[in-house]
Amino acid sequence: MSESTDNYLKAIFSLSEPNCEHVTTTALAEKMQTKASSVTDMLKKLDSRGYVKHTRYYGVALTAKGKKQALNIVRKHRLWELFLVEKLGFGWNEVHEIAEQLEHVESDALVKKLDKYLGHPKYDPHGDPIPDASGVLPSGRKTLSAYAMKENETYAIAAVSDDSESFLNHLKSLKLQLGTAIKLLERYPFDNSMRVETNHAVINLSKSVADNLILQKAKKR
Amino acid sequence: MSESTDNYLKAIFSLSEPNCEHVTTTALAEKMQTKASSVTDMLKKLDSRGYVKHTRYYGVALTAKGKKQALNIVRKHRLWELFLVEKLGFGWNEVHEIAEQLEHVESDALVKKLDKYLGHPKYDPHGDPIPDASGVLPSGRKTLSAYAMKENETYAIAAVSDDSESFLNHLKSLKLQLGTAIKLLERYPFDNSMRVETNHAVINLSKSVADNLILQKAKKR
DNA sequence: GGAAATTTTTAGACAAGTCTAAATTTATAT
DNA sequence: ATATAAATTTAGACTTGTCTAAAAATTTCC
Repeated sequence: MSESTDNYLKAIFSLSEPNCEHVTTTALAEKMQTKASSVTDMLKKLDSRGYVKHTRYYGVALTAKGKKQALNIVRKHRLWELFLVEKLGFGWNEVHEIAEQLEHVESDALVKKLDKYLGHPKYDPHGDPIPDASGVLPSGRKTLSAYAMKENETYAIAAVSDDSESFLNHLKSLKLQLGTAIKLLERYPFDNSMRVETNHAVINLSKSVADNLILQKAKKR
Repeated sequence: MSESTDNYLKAIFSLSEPNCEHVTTTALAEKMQTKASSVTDMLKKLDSRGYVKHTRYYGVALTAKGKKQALNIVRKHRLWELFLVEKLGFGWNEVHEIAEQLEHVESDALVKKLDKYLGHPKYDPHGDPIPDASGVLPSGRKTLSAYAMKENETYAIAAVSDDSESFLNHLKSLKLQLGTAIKLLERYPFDNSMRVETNHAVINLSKSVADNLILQKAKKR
């Protein structure tokens, strides 16, 4: 497997989440920043090697073998992201591009030691679950979009559903990060924005921000 | 710069050490595990890009630009090796291959943070010096081959001049590692072997082992 | 100094991954 | 239902890095 084929598998995986739907050529081309014709070429190759099932003019889906491979890359990506944030002190919005390179380093021993070094973590800095060595995702946390918060409940930011550079930077400027406590104060029906209280301040969240913030109920203590 | 071009620069650098001599096509082909014709092709490319000066039928030498690039890769390689040994707990004989991959990750920010995380180290786990961010090697330590040890002096292992898998494994089985204290007890002129005392035992060193062990005088305390 | 051996370079080919442009299939709209 | 639009695939080409086989330059050895 080359870096390129791995990247295709990862892209197919993320586009077919969560229900393993089939993925269209155009969607993949968009995701991979390449041309549809290049995607077709690659899908033929991946199909011939048994990583995907490609049906002409219809789309593509991962085989069990392809899914396993994709999960392994996701695992490495998320472990490296956590390493970069926890150990090297990067901001969670700076690590994606670097992890994109580190994930292609091939050494099972390395992944194993890295996982141990990080304390066998279950979630990466974006709150996304880290598959274990056999590709199993940690059992689900009960999460909800910030837009669905109830009043008089305290939540913690558990993940984001948009990990674009611009969104993550916006969160940074709002001083919101993984784990930040958050509490609903008031809703404004006019534009569906909301006023919330965080660890350090009272701020306003637009609906589009709230939609992409994933929370979990704070543990009582 | 691609991974391949970087590997050529690194190979030219290591073969032209320490005096920047010119390197022959065959020597490079040997080092790179490839054919002389492939080397010629690559040298033409590197020359046209200003990284080396290639003289037909004579050999190749790095330009200032090429040397800077080579030193940067060496820096990354040695920082990663140290990380793998110090932080992840690998043996010093296991890390070369992995560092060979990690060194190609492109991110100046990453190297900077890694260097800081490791405490701005000057030597890697094999005792080799780590160039700083501008390519400068740490000022030399006074070292000598173990074969040149004097009696009644204590030394510490500072480096190895052969970092082949087999030699490193041999050292491991002798329980010799970087920093191990060592003291000459007796020489055997017959085969030029020597009896030495280490931290934990008295062992025999053949001439070929002693030649490849680099020591420095132990600090008095 | 000149024939033979060695080293190095050239010429032509191949695999991986990508591209453009053209052809084909599927979807949409009256 | 059929014409048009959109998505997808094919065909042919290009780049990078590699290879083999043959040609050219250099070194070696009487």
